[in-house]
Formats: sequence, C-alpha cells, structure tokens
Amino acid sequence: MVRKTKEEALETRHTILDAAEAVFYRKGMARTTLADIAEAASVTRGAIYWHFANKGEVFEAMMRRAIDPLEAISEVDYSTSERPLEELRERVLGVIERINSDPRYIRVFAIAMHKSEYVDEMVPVVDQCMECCDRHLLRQEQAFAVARARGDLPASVDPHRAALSLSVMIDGLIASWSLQPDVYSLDLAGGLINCFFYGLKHDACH
Amino acid sequence: MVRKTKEEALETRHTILDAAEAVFYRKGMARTTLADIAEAASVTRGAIYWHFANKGEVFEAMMRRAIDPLEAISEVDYSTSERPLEELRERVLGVIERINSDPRYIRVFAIAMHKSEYVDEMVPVVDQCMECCDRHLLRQEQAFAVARARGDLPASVDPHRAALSLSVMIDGLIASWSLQPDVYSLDLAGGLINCFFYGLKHDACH
DNA sequence: TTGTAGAAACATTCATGAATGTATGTAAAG
DNA sequence: CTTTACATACATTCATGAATGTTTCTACAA
Repeated sequence: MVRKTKEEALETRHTILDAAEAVFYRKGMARTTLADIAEAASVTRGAIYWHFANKGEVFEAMMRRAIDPLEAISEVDYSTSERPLEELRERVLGVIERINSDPRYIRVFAIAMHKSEYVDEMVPVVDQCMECCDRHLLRQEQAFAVARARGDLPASVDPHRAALSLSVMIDGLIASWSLQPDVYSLDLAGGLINCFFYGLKHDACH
Repeated sequence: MVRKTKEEALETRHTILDAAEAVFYRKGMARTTLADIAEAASVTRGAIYWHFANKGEVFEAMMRRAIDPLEAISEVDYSTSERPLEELRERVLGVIERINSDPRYIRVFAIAMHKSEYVDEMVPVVDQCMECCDRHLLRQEQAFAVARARGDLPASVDPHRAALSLSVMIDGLIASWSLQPDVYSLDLAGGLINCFFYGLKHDACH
C-alpha cells in the first residue's frame, strides 16, 4: 500500500524468499503458486512480480541466497598438499558441518533434492546447488591422485572411481539427511568417510 | 474408435503406462499432462480416464508394474544365517544387478527420485519404490547384529548405524546412477560395499 | 443359430476453476 | 516531477474431470 525505501524493498525481497522457502518445503515447487508465496509473505503477487520474473527466478534466487556462502569453501588445490586425504576429509566434513549449522541449508537441500523436479530449466539451477557439495569432484580426484603419488594410497586405487564413490556417499548422505534430519545425523558422515578411506588404503574396494 | 476385447484393453493399459513412463521421464511429473500421455500413447484422454482415476494413479500403476517384480527378492531372514554379511552383500548386489538388467528400472527410479516431488500423496508411493531398495533396513540391521554375535564383526559396531550407513550408500548410488547411467556404473556398487564391510570389520567407522 | 439387450472400452465435447502474466493504478521517495 | 515499489484489476491460457456419444464384444434367449 505504501512505497518503501531501498532498504525496505530489499527487506521485502528477503521476506518473499523466506516465504518461498517455507511454502516450497511444505508443498513442493510444482504445487505452490505465486499466490501462496504472496500470502505467506503478506504481500501481493504484484510485489513478487516486481522483484522476480516468475516462479523459477524465485527458486533460483532462494537457492543462490542459501548456497553462495558455501562456495567460499570450495577453493582448494591439493597438488602441493602434505596430507591430501586429511585435507579432503576435513573439507568435506567442513561443508557438512556448515550445512548442519543452519537449518536453512537442510530446507533448501530438501527442496532441491526432493521437492522439485530435475527437468528443463531446473537442471542448471539444481546442478549448481549440488555442485557445491561435490563440485570438487575434480579436486577430489586430484587429492586421491596426489595421495597415491605420495604413497598414502596403494597404486591400484583409481582416483576417478574413488572420487565418484565419495560423491555418491556424500550425495546419498545429504539426500537422506535432508529428508529425515532426525533419523540421519551428522556423525554418520565422519564414520562413513573414515571407513571409506580406510578401505581405500587397504585396497578393499573391489 | 473401436471397442476392444479384454486382452486388447489390457494392452492399451500397458501402452498408456509405457507412454507415461517416457513422458514422465522427459518432462517430469508436474509438467506432463494427461493430454501429453494420451498423445504419446496414441489414445485419447478418455481412454486414460477409463483405466485410471487421475495422473497420480497412472504414476502409481507405472511404479507398481516396475517394482513389484523386485519385491520377491526381499524376503529374507538372517537369524539362522551362517554367513550373514556374505548373504547381505549378495542380496544387495542382486537387487542392483536386477535393476541394471532392465533399462525400465533406471527410468522409473529416475522418475521417482528426480522427476517427481516428494510431497502429499506422492510420499507413500515413492516410499514404496524406495523401500524396495533398502526396505530391508530392519533386515540389514538383523544381519549386522547376527554377524556381530557370531564374531564376524567387532562388538563396537552398532547394527543400526551400520544399516543406516549402508542404505545411505545404496540410495546415493541409485540416485546418481539413475541420473547419469553413463557416468556411474554398476561395478561401483560392489567396490563400495566391499570397502564398507572391510572398514566395519576393522572397526574403522568412527 | 441368430437376434437383441446390456455392458465394456473407449472417443468427443463441455464446463469450470485455477494459475499465469500483464496492464494499470497509486503513493511515497528522491 | 519522475521513478520506485508495490497493489489491484483484468484477460488469457490450460488442465482437469465429468458428461455424453459411439462402437464393439458378450450373454442369453428364442
């Protein structure tokens, strides 16, 4: 009903994204209408259409807002690392712990993995969201390769397969975890990774 | 345009489900309309409404047709098993191999896990589909417990956590696999499970 | 054996509501 | 006085489900 200052406008934008997050989580992407979001945010559809072009852009903005802070952790180079496996482990657990620290992450991951459909224009957006978990697949591969070169892993270990296996475990963990946060807890991750690395070192992955 | 015999009617039903499978896989559940399915099946919407009440029932029937044959493998009792871990391993790999044998499985799993939204009335249907992968979570727990009692696993192993970890890995594998069948191959599964069991035996999951 | 009633297996048409996007209105900030 | 930041109103599209029409099979009777 009233015009706002720029700061207030940015606040409404966040209000809209908060509402979208809640409604998406409850009803899923397809079944939530912009009217639902507007009602939850106590604004009109006009306000949403002012800030975003359509529902897809709302989703994208909601995701970006959540996962962009995670991106910073991704910058690594294992090539000169003294303990590549240790660093890899710490980094993966760091991301998971970070996700665990803010309930918002679990919600948006649940939306991206279970409450939206991986088709058409959603593919690149969801991809970016997932990549922030195992975007380092190449880097992981590097870590395993360096570890093998250093003699930390047996020569029979295939870095590519190892990285694939690791990201499978991470994706599975995040998927189960975001769906049932009370069943799957954070400490499963550490155990799984330890177990996997142990098996790798002893050449048990065949 | 013509009336059919009972056999022909059942054939149209299968034709509709085939078409639904293809269109669901391409466009996702939400964006496919019954008109799409009808066109792909070369029938009219009226035909679909004759066989099914709505799109949800089409989905459910499509899923049932695919996963019901998998259910048979699920009946196990590890309590008297001599080699519970071996049997568990073989059973899990058996399911995965079965899935690998028919491209239909990969498609319906991709639909269930990535091309549909886990909300409302979809929850029980998708659950049933997922349970056929790790429906044995309780049975797995039993297998681990029996193995521990037999001394095949160290006493420090928690059967419940072990079963959770295993199903996380399986879910993650099926999820990645169904999304990119060319990237993730079947033989990753065996290695992962071996690696996990090895780590379990050597008490490395902490 | 054949004729006929009824039901099964669809096709076609129609009415309705719901969601979208746009266009316009409006009040305050700059 | 112009633009921002919305609110309101409107037109259009589209998917659904029901209602109805049509054709063929099946059962049963004569």
